[in-house]
Amino acid sequence: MVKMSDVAKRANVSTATVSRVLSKEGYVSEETRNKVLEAIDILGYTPNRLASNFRKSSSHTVLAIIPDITNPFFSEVVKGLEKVAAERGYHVLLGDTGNSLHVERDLMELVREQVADGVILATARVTNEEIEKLGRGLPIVVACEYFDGISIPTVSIDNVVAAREATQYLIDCGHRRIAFISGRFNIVLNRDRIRGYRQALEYNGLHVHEGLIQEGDWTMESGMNAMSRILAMDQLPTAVFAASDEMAVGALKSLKAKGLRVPDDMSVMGFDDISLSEMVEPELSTVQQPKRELGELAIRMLLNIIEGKKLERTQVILSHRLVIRGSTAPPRSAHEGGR
Amino acid sequence: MVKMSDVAKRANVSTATVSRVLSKEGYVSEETRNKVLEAIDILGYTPNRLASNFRKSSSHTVLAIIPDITNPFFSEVVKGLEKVAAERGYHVLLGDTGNSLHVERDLMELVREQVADGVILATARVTNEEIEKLGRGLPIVVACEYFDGISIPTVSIDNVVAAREATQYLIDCGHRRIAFISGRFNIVLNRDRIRGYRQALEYNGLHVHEGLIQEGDWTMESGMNAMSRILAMDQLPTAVFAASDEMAVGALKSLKAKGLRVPDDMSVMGFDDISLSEMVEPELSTVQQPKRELGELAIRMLLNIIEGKKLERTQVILSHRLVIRGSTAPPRSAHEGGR
DNA sequence: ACTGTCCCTGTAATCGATTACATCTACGAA
DNA sequence: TTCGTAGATGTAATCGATTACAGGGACAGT
Repeated sequence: MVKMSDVAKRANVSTATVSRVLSKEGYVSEETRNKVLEAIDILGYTPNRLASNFRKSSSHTVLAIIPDITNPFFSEVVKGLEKVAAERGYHVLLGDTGNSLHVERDLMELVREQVADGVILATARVTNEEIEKLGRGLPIVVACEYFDGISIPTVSIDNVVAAREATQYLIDCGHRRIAFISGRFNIVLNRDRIRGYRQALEYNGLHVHEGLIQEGDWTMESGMNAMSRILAMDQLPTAVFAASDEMAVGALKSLKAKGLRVPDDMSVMGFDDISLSEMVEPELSTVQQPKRELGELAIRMLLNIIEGKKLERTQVILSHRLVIRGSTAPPRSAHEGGR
Repeated sequence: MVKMSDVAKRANVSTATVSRVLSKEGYVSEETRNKVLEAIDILGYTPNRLASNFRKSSSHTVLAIIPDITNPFFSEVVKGLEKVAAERGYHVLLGDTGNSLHVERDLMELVREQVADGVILATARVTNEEIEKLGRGLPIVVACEYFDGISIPTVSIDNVVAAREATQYLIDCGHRRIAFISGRFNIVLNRDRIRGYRQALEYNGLHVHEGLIQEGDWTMESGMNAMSRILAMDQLPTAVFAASDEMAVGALKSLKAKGLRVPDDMSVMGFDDISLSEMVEPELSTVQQPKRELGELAIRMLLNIIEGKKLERTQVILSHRLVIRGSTAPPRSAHEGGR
């Protein structure tokens, strides 16, 4: 491999000068610069970034820790990360934890080992306190989730309010018995959505039936299964609210399989607004999250921290939006003149 | 930051010994080992991987160059990559080119700069020759695509045969006029699928109507638009074959919007067998690709190259499988007694 | 003529871990 | 007793780029 000293020799200058040419810092005469550039060209020199990173002790790499890259929501967030990272000359190291707390912890080590300059943590499994401990000194931004009163920067929507509004919308439609297809109970953002769901019911004086809250794992299949369990109950709800669009699509599938019509027999509400939600029949009513922006903002904040800039705000809440499409409607009883 | 020399001092040994303890190579007495481990523990030492990587001139990182991470097919492939990489102690640097040839070229530079030890190139935009030139000396594996007679290792299915079989299946159902919703024409794997489609038609003495081949860009929306263009034609086909499930789902959407029924009025065949294809109504007939395995095998080969092991085979073709579900059926004319 | 400042360039230390090589001990075989 | 070897540890060079520091020339201001 050609190294800087080879270039220096060929151009009859010192490595310091070559370095100055490459970094465009410090003074170099036009003539010398040309000599150096010519030598680089002739020798086909490429700087060894490993050496450079080591010396500058910065890898220009950030680590994205996500539970599952095949989840379209996270894909979009990662896309946002990647875009801004590339713009600012950083690379993204992908860490797919497969929802494992253990893997999540292991990955965090990489920052201490200087493999990455900072971390984007999407939906943490580690506890609040653990993040704070790890975050002391390490550049870290939590994306998609909000931790109350944490000192670590976060970027997310307000999942409690969003879920509350979605549930309220169903109630306003006339639904009284509303099921909830949840993601894993141990995920904060999911718990927030459950909380919003509960709040809306309670606010309207409706009883929260624990049996109507069924756990899934964000996949379509789990949504399908959760819906099947709900449909096996004695008293059916007239609406289901799923904590993700994928699970809502699974629910749709299960309903069709049982011969129930959406929204006539059952309203279905999703969450995230992934592109799929407009493709299913009927189109899915859902809560829109600004996925790319979530990723873009999270990494902007992270890079600012890494580069020592001050953050204006450390807890950013982006706005969500209820998107009403064809999968929700008043319950049939309402049509038929119910109460 | 605590460094190795601090540990060495504290344990009253040399850095060489500490290094030997950490790397588990060379001789170290039990007693010394314990002293060192204790010192590491007390000081909270974490090795600086940047320094280590530099010295060993290996980053233990591979670069995955993919056109679009939000495409569920690639997400699955990347998931496979990530899994095996993690198992073998490597990291995956994500390079989402957004389908840009320019970005693709830039990313390749990273290997020359030693940021990554090797590259997985999923659906290359750069030419055959360019890859071969880059590949000389650089560990590189092309995933998902087959290049005839190239010296670079590839892992893929046989897209020509797969598309031919899928088309043949539609012909066997009785379809005579079959449209094709294509991905971008400049993508090799897509061209292979078009070729298979053509071969099947020609083999059966059917005319290839160029107007029935419509270009999309793999997204559901583009599939929807392509289908709309096809539906605007004078003489409608009785079946459509889409080069990806996502585009097929878009086609489904467009057909429903126009009030056409699948498969009664139009059969729809997809490609990839992403999980979504079982969720839409009707379920999508498609060509199954072993997505995870594609990723897993590709990275295994790459890591073997990096670690200097010999490859048994350099051009691996994994098997595909036709999956027939509800979106394909004989054309109505056939039902009605047509020849 | 002297001083200060701006350009330009080079020398050499430095980042932290790895490793080739040297040294020393202990022990068994001859 | 001597020699060979395995075991244990240390010394110091090394990877390649960056950068603090020094030095020298040119030129303007006084």
